Amino acid sequence: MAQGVELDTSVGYALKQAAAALRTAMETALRPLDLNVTQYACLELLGQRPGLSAAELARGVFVTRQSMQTVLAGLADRGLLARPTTAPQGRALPTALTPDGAQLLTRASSAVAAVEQRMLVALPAGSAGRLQGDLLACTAALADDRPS
Amino acid sequence: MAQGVELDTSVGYALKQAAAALRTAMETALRPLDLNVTQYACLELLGQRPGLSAAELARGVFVTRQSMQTVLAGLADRGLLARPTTAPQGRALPTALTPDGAQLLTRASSAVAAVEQRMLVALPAGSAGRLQGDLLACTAALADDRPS
DNA sequence: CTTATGTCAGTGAAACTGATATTG
DNA sequence: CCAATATCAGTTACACTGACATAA
Repeated sequence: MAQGVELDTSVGYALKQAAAALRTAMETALRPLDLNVTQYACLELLGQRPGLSAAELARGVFVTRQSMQTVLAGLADRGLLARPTTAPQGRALPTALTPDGAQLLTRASSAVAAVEQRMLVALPAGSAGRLQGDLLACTAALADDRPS
Repeated sequence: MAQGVELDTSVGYALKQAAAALRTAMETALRPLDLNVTQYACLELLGQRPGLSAAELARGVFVTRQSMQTVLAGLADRGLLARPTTAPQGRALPTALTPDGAQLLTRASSAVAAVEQRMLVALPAGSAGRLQGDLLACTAALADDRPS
């Protein structure tokens, strides 16, 4: 058992395909707003949880904090978010959206929601929630016994 | 409607997370064999469909044929696959695994299958097939009306 | 003439690792 | 001293676009 991988029946292959298709669709939807997926994820996270530090954002978007620095610098240069120049405590700089950033996020979020809708209409009614649950279970299972 | 994206209930976000976790797990599993995911996908495809040309492989793995050239050159340098120097017909060079390549593929395929197993045990019995079907439906829905 | 393929070359985006300073 | 953060700097993995030759 656990012999080989049959492409036609592999859940992993289907998952990779779906994620690639979603990413492509999101990139297409976000390009007019001059945002890539990571930048959007960053804005979305900040919109829902204002005041996150760069390190916390990095963990939420699954990149290193060094990479997040670059992302944040780019967004800040465009006036989409603001960070204090001095840390209120420790070294963490709480980041928040500017009005411009919040407005762009609204548009981006709409565009992404439309993509997600397009993806979900293909499913039988009521499947979306179960699909999400299954995906989260898969994520947890893969993350769990990583070290062993 | 299609208002915003709620991270906690977003299928897209869950999909991205699962795909990222899968990719990381696969990279970890394949690293001891000195293979990345694209290289593995290439070997797997060749194992199941020997004689594919570089352009056909590229389409199967979703990269450009130029990128595939680089991948194939690397694998050929390691003696994992062989290509004729002259085309039997047209310009296409049918590629096939060497014995070494076939042996490495066996090990890689096992490692990847184990990752997939680890991912799937988290699901209720019988869910895997439905999950795969849902994912393929999502892929199709996203790919369909891209151009319009 | 058109299409598909292989191939050479340059480019680019996006992440990474390493090292250092600062703060609690 | 230690842990977490920010940040500067260099690097690397990887796939991309462009251009051209060749074969059916």
